Amino acid sequence: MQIGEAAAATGVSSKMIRHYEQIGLIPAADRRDSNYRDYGAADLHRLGFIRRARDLGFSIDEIRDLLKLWADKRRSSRAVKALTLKHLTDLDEKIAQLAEMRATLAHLAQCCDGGDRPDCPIIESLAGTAPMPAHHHHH
Amino acid sequence: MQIGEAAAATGVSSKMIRHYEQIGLIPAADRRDSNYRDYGAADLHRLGFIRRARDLGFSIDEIRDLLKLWADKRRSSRAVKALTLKHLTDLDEKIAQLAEMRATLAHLAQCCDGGDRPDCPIIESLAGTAPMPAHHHHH
DNA sequence: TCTGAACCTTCCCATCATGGTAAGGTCAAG
DNA sequence: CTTGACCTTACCATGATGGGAAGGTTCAGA
Repeated sequence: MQIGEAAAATGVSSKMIRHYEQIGLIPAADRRDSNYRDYGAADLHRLGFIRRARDLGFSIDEIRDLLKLWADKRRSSRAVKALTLKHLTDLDEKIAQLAEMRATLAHLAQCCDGGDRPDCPIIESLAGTAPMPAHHHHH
Repeated sequence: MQIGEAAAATGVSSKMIRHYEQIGLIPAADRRDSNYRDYGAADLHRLGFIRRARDLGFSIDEIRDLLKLWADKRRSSRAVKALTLKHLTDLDEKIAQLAEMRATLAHLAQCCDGGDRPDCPIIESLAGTAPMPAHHHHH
């Protein structure tokens, strides 16, 4: 199966499949006489794994670890869970940051009448001429 | 005031101040005889504006627009509010995506006993040998 | 006056995951 | 034998930020 088919079958673009090979996330694919890459069932399985992990927001490095664990039949589920929980807290941090921005913005937008005149608490807040709603020092 | 002081005063790094100048977000700074950049009160004010906008997650292009609106005394608060509400919906989308990942991961982690044995619903789910919790096609 | 530290300058490179494009090789159908 | 759809490598771009090199400036202390 050539790369385009593998891409269509797994939802990982040809570009990214080549990239993953180049950074060593997946082994170098077999080649045909034409020099075209050739993919089999095991390759598709691995690419599907990677796509699902990406969909859950795991980084390439985390996926590298997950692939090792997947291949290791003597792994402990503890190790997998630890990696997952770490990622979970990363997600929670990001969500909290975004939620804080969102809350501040929503408050400012609510205080802005949105009419023709220039007076605008949003601009004033950015300009520092009005106090910003408290933001608890994130990061 | 030279660039390091301006950086310390506004919370925008020297690196970023030069970068903002290079991409035209701020006008080219005055130079002293030494060729060092020289910043005044108006520059600090603008940099503070930019930093606060970045803290709220606005992109450089959005900040470009916000700076134009800030400078325009004939602006309508409607325009500012529209830009803000657009950014707000962007934030909501990102938050929803992350929250969905988070929910899926939390569910998987909860189903994983985290013991010594290799059986792990997280790995199985990534491998596609167990069904993934439904994910409503985002993006 | 010399020297060293602490600034500043420009220029290039790296991140992270992904996409675009260009120049050229391969293959199957018409 | 041409056409079009695929493949190959190689390079460049994103967005916001930082790191570092190589060299100029300024100021304080010996």
